Amino acid sequence: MVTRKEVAELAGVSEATVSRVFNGLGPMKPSTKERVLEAAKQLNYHPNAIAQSFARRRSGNLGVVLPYMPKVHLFSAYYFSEILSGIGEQVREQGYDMLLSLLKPDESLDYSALYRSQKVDACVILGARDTPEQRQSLMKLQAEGHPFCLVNQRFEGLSFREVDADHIVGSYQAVRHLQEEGYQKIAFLNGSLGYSNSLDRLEGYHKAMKEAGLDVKPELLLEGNYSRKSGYEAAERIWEQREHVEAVFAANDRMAIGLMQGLRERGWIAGRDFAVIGCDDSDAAKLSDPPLSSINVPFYEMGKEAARGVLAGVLQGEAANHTKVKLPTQVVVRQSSKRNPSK
Amino acid sequence: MVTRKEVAELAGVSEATVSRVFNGLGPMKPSTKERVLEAAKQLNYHPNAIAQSFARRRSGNLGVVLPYMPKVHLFSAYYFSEILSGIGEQVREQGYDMLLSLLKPDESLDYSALYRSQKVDACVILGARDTPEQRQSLMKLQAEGHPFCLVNQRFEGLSFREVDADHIVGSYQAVRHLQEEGYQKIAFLNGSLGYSNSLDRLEGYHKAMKEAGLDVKPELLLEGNYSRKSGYEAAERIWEQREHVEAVFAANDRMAIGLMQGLRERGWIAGRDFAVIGCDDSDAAKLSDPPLSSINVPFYEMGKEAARGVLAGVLQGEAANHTKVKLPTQVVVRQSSKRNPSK
DNA sequence: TTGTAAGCGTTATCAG
DNA sequence: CTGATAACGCTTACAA
Repeated sequence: MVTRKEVAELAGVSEATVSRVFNGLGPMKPSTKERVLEAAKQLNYHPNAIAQSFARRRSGNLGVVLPYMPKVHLFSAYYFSEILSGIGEQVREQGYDMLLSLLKPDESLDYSALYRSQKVDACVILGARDTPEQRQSLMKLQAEGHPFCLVNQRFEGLSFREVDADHIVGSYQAVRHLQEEGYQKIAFLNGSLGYSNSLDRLEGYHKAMKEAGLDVKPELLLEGNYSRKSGYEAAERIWEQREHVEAVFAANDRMAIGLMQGLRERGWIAGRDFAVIGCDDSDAAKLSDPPLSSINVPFYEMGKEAARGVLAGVLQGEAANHTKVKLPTQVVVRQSSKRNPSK
Repeated sequence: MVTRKEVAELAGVSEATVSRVFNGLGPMKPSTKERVLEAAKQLNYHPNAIAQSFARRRSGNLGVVLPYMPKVHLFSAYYFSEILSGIGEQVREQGYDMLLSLLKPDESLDYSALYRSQKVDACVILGARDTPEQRQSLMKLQAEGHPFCLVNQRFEGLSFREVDADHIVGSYQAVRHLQEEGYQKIAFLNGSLGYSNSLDRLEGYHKAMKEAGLDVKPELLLEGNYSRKSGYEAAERIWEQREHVEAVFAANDRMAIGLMQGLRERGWIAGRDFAVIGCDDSDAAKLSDPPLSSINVPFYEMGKEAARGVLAGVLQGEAANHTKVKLPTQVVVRQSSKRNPSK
């Protein structure tokens, strides 16, 4: 590998000058600069990133933390690829790289370990959940002064840097949409309350129902675990009280689709016999039959914003910053939530 | 940050000894080792990975290259997450990290750039396509002696390290399955021939048809681009010659699902009026209606094997290695390919 | 079995 | 504007 030294020799300058040229530092004679650049080109010199990291005492890496859950697929892979793309785009703009870290499920969740070896300067944490363990881990991170940004998860009572979609408004929109289509008996199939999203969605649901002067009967509140299967199983419970349900808002698309499948087996077709709207606007929403109405969540932008914020923090050497960003959602209407024909 | 020096002082040994302890090198008195470990623990010392990389002249990073195609979703996100998980598992075992690199579509595809800064020791390249540009780029990589492994893509006439699924056998199995279910008029909806997979699948299709003594009429060969939309559009062409088609093998699940949607609009239901089998056994196959039969491709294992092989190469400092690995596929039967009732 | 010391390729500070 | 030079934290001969 060709080093700075060789470039300096060829250009007839000191090594320091070569560095200055490559880092755009200090005033310098254009002719010198040119000579250096010329020599570098001729030798095909490229600075060694590892040596730079070493000298700068910054890795130039943004850690991206994903809970690794084989087969469980908490994320629609849609989420996954959009958010990574967003982070990737931003990181590139800032001259950083992404170091992917897949957490093993059994692993005692010690986020600090990621920073210990100093291979990342900051992290974006995806798919966190509100458990005592994780709270502890995150508080430790913060106490140690390690910059990080949570995506899609708040921790009630704790304040971290975070980027989220506005799930309260999103749910509100979803339920309003169903109401506007003429439905009143609206059930809510939520996901685990370990995710702050779920709480937010519940709040949005309540708000919309209340504003419309509609009762929220406890029987209308179901809980799944964000899997298709749990949606499928919820179909049975919905079916039992079919007199009292005209429409369902599901907290993600996978459950919505499972629900449609379950009800279809009983002869109820979404968009004909009842309405469904999901959440995430994932690929599957377009693939399902009938196509699923959903709440679009700007995952790409969320990833990008998370990376932008936390890297800006690093580069400014800020002590601690608890910036919170909430991005807007949008209703996407497809066939599954068509107007109630009986109204 | 606490450094080796401090540990050495506290333990009353030289810095070299501390390194030896942490690298498990050379014979050493157990008592010394213990003292060092004790000191390290007390100070909460952890070796600085960047400094290690610097001194070892190895980054400890495996680059993972993904063509970034917003919205196009070449990959089922299923593919994406499985394969990354496989790579992730393997790098962890070898003490490596994954550096994710999302290639922009417009970007002149220069793989060498990834190695130039020496931030990766090797790469796993996903989603490559057979274009003159990419051929050139890969040949350059090889000429420069940079280790890499292609996943899911061969280049006819060129020999690289590669891991693939056995798509020839996979397709053969798919078509055989349809035949065993009693179908004879079997169309093939392939993807772009820029992917070697597509060629392989075509070969498997031909083989199965030929062995069964069935003609392959050109009209039975359709080409999409692996998107749901292209499957949907293919439905029209299938419909036009519905007299001559009883079953369809689609080169991925997305197209298969699009096809089912398109034909459903014309009153043809998969698993009743015709049969479909897809390929990938992605999430969507389970979510579709009816559930889609498919060819399971061991993405996780492919990722793992690719990482294993290429890292083994790096660690042994091998000059060049063109190992080829082919992993087996499996038919997964669901409703969409049910037996032809008229037989 | 352990210590000494020469790198590794930069950045960054301080003179000049 | 440019050149010396001291870090940076570790690995790895080589010596003892």
